[in-house]
Amino acid sequence: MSVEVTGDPAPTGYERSCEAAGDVDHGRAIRDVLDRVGDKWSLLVVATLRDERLRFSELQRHIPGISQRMLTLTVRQLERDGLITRTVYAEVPPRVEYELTDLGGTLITLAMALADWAIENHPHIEESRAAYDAAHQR
Amino acid sequence: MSVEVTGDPAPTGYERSCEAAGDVDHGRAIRDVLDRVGDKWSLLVVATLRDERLRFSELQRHIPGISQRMLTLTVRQLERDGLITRTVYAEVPPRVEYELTDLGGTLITLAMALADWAIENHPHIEESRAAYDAAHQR
DNA sequence: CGGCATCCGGGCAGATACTG
DNA sequence: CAGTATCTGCCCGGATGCCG
Repeated sequence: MSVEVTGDPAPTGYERSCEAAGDVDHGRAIRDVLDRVGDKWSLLVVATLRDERLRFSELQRHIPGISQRMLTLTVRQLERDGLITRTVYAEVPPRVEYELTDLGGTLITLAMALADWAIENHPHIEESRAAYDAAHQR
Repeated sequence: MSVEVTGDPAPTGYERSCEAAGDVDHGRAIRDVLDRVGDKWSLLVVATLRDERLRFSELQRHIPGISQRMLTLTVRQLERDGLITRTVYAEVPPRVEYELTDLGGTLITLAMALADWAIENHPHIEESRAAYDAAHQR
């Protein structure tokens, strides 16, 4: 039952690594989602849209550090993945609003769990880092 | 109550964005954890160490796509964060074993929840992507 | 065996300028 | 207002070679 290397473009073996991570062949799903979740801005955008639909500029104002380009790319990705919807109003000046889909809503739960873990364990991590740095500094 | 920009190296505003994401000032914690979780290999290494302690080469064999360099950097990070332990045995040839800490164990739960979400919703995402691509192709 | 140092190539992300 | 286009710099990550 050796792992067959298919003719995929440029796997770098990462997909196969996901599969070997413990579960079955859901590696691609995990990798896909991880790539999105791991994205610097995606979760932030989703979180920002949690309880209000916002237009582009509002979104950008709610997420101080993001550039216009990155916001554009991020919302495109999220829209493509069905996590948010993009609604264009034929007005002048043009208005575009973004809203979380149901699927995006379910992701919030995960994000919150992650955030909770982060908040709860961050002191521990910081402490560990300090200890490590103290031990390894020269 | 303007946000104080401390003398940090290169914030790029990302930290402040996390803070604005909805919660309080736990932004740094969330960002830290997100950076680690979003890391391509970290979760994979943690998952691989879930129920067995492994030495370096074993770890590398369990994660096909990872390079020696990346594995080294990843385990260093994880060790620094207190998620895994690194034990060196003074033998010839040298032996180094990595094991999950309790903190790392709690992260597994999160990772599994994330994996479950990924597996459950991936078809939906793929479907959405296909529809999006079909609608936007030229 | 388990690293670390070095080099280097590709892709990501910021800044800027232009458009519907 | 809400993008797109282009250019550029920089960091990530692979490959290689050497050490304890």
